Amino acid sequence: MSTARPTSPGPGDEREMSRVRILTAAAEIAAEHGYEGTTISKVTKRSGLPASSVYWFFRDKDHLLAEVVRHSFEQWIAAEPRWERDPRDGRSLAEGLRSILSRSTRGLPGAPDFLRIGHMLLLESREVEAEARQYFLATRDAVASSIAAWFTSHFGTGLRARRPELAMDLARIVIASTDGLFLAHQIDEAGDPDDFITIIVAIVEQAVADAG
Amino acid sequence: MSTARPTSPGPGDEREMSRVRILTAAAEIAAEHGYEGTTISKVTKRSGLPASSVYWFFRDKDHLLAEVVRHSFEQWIAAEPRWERDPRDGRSLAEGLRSILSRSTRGLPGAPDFLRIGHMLLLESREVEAEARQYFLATRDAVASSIAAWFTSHFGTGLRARRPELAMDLARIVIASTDGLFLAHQIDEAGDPDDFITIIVAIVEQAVADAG
DNA sequence: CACAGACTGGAGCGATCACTACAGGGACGC
DNA sequence: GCGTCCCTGTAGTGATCGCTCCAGTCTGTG
Repeated sequence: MSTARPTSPGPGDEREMSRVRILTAAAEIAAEHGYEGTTISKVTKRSGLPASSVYWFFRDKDHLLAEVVRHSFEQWIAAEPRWERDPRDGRSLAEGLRSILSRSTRGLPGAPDFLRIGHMLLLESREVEAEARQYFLATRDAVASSIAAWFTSHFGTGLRARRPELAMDLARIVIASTDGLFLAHQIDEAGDPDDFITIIVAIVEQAVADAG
Repeated sequence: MSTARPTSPGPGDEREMSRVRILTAAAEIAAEHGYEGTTISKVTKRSGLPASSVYWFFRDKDHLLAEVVRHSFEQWIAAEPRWERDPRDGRSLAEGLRSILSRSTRGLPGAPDFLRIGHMLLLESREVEAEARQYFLATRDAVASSIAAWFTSHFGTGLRARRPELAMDLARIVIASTDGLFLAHQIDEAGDPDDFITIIVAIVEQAVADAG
């Protein structure tokens, strides 16, 4: 709220600051009240900027919400661990998976509103917001692909040839499990993420063992 | 729930018919547009009844939405399989679990809007709708308890004494997995539920084996 | 100091919001 | 027939919705 008086005029990024203030305010409101519950009036009150400024940066409410999804995702991937092979991640697939999931779930509570907004867009089935929803789905697919690639890189050539779809199946399981964990987290702060990691690792080991 | 039902079959049914028409229309709209996206105007258009009728049966929008949750849940449990020991469910825990989950996931696509609305209420964190949200959480707890009881009834006395919290942990896993599966189902009709069942059964077997 | 472009402030547009007042109308008991 | 009760239909309340218009105030450039 009480940030950045115009008394210290920075470079030309004053423009970007207002834009971001509107985007973050809209993201918080969208995460709390859903798509239709996000009103321009609420955005102006939380951001401290008038409606004319909102419409200066964004052509309409739909476009604003689409940019909110894009912006909150950019913040999310900045904190989210890469699904890439990391020397620190241990030697075996299970150790690596545990390491990467541990970093992932740790960031879940403090995560920005990306997942909340995304899940709402999935649940709310409207056609108008096609842009924001489409963008979230595309992002989701990209994450699934990188997780699948991570799995593939841990498979032997034999398994890779025998079960080419296994990596993507496992990726979908990881995502669905994360969704369930995230939703449970919306209810109470309890629920040990480590238990969930143990479970996911067990699933993957089981699946790979069955396939191998 | 409230007024004494007229025992005569005629007009009493018509009264209830109007009430149900409003409730089902509101449930569909809430499942599509979320809590704040559900407007009285939309309800009147879809139900074919005027706003005065809506306010004749429900004191305000909040109360209508709370009744929508209650009503959609009653329809849901009518179709949902009981988490009770059933002779048809096979002999082992794994077989019984597979049987009951199979019936459960089969009803998922055609399920009423109970889960959609409930998930939205979990994501939309407002205080106004406390009544509807509270009711969904209570229902969720009740389901978790009955699933946990089902698990306990399949445990030996030794395991029951050694890991008293195991049943509830497994119940939470089943619910979270179902949530993830449900959300994935909102994206595309694809995704084989049988694969998910296999996974959940594997988790449970693994957890029980570890504990036993 | 003048000028232009980039924002802000505020008033206000028509439409829709949740909600209400009230005059009926159809089914009943008498 | 008459009155009662339950529900519907119509019209309208003030508030808020998404959005626009435009004058005013900044900023950087010459």
